Amino acid sequence: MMDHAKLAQLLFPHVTQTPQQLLEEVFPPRQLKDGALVTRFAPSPTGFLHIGGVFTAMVGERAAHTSGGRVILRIEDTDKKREVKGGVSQIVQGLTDFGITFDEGATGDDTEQGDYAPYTQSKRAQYYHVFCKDLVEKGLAYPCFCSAEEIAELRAGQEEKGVTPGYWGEYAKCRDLTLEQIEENLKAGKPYVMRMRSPGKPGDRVKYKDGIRGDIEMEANFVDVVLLKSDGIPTYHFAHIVDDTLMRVNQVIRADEWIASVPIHLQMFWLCGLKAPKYAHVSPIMKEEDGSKRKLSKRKDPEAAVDFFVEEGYPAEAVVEYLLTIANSNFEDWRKQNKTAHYNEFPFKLNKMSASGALFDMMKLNSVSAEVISRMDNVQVYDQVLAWAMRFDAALYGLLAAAPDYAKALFAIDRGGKKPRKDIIKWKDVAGYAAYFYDELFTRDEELEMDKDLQLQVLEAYTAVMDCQDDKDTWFGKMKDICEPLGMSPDVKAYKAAPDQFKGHVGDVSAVVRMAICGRKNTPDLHAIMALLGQEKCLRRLDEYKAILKGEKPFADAIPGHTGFVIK
RNA sequence: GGCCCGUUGGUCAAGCGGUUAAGACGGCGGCCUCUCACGCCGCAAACAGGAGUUCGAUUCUCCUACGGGUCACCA
Repeated sequence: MMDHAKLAQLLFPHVTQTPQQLLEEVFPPRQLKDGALVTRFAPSPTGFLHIGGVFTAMVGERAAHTSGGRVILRIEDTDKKREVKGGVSQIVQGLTDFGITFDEGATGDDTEQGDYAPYTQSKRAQYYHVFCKDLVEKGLAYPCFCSAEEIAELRAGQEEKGVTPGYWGEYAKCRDLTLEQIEENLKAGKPYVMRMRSPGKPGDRVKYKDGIRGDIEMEANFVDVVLLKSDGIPTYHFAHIVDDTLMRVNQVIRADEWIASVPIHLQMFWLCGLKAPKYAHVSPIMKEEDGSKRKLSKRKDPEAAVDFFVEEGYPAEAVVEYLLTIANSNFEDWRKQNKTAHYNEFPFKLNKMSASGALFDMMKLNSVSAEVISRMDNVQVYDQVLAWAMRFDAALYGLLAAAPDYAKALFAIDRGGKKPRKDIIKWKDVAGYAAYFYDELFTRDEELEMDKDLQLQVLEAYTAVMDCQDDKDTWFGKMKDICEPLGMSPDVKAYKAAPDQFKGHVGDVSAVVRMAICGRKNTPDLHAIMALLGQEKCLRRLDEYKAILKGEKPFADAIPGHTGFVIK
């Protein structure tokens, strides 16, 4: 008869605490109102933040905060092989960039906050050992001295016989080692892992209710799963049981790849005499390729990494709002009803999450982002573009920083009304959007279909009357006044009624002026643009364009640094 | 292969036994209009397949197909 207490003492002589002490004295229950969810996001410190991770983290954060609960950032660094230096701070920074903040947990590579610390698994070894020792005392865990080779042999044999592979039942060789055998192995210095003695057998069933998928029933666990690896560090499974119990997490939210492990977890909680938390498994974000769905891949898909969105200049709130539309599809309706509210006011519901994996839709993100940016005022746009440019576009940054008021004014054009423009979808677009406001960025790479002589006549006429101080009506009146002498119609409708009688209409006049001044066919309100640019600069561009039309100046030479493209 | 999950228009998705099967993005057409955008109006576009249960199935059950996940001293 095995003396479990003696074995426990032999294995864990350094452990003096009991689970009860930990639960009662060190990590007492939280004082929260009924229904408050305590959740956590628990990444490995690989330094790589996946958009799916942001999604899962956001769901956990929303679930906690909309219920009056707490959200924890816990670092799962039990696999030293995958660890990356600075990985924690990268993740914290990435999450912070997206406005996801935690009440407790890691705040940097070596810093944490909160009453249930430490929040880094490598610093919690003693607690795992307390629970493991307790299991040994109860005869529910034992040391296993099998080598990797032995395990491989075991598996090969099982596969040959067609039985479920794994360390279980009669195949669990070390299950019934005597105390003497164990002592001998220990004395010989043989490495060992701690395994759970599973009470299950093939065919047993377990049920649980998933917060997202509803009732799920599957085969119960019967494998003697590893609790502590040979280095004394727990496996994910055991760390999950101990940490979530001690941190008083009551709602586990994690990726759906963990569903298959739920039977193991439920059994571990049961063996430890602990109450299991509620589970909600989030579906992964997928990617469409060659007609089929697959998980967004870190290797193949640049948009899998959050850095992609940061570098492209998608506002963080745009990405979060897009993610929210995937999480709770009624978010869009809510947003329509609450145009100015912060997304944190949206009543997020865990059980409204879809059980199937959503395809990442860049078009939709763009739409959401354009919408988000259109709601910003010019100062917000300026501030955010400036911050983005500081990191990713030195030239743009220089221009914006040198003349803040000018930049703010250009962002104010066609912005702020009830129907703001939506042509900036990410900050990377700004350099192109604002190019004609800066000689340094200005290019001419479009041309009009219109007859060059007619264009010249328009420009000559317009140059004579142009005044950037004009109010909009006066400004447009001058455009109209040019029409008739040139055989054009000041009235578009009249022109359309009888196109043969005119050489064009007032729209064509403004098109020429727009092309001369902005170098492109389409722009926001031309009057506002000219007013901002000022008389001197407008005149210069008019003259320059006239020279180009006359062939006196090659297209390419018109712009410093501009190459190629010459008007025919 | 075993076990689990999923499958409504191109995409995200409402729906939870009886509906003309929402809405959003995208597409197309139109209106507005000095261009573009915005906005507005409209159009095309879906219940994976097959058996049941039922007076009646998108909705419930089973099977098939397809997709995904998982079967480690990785998380």
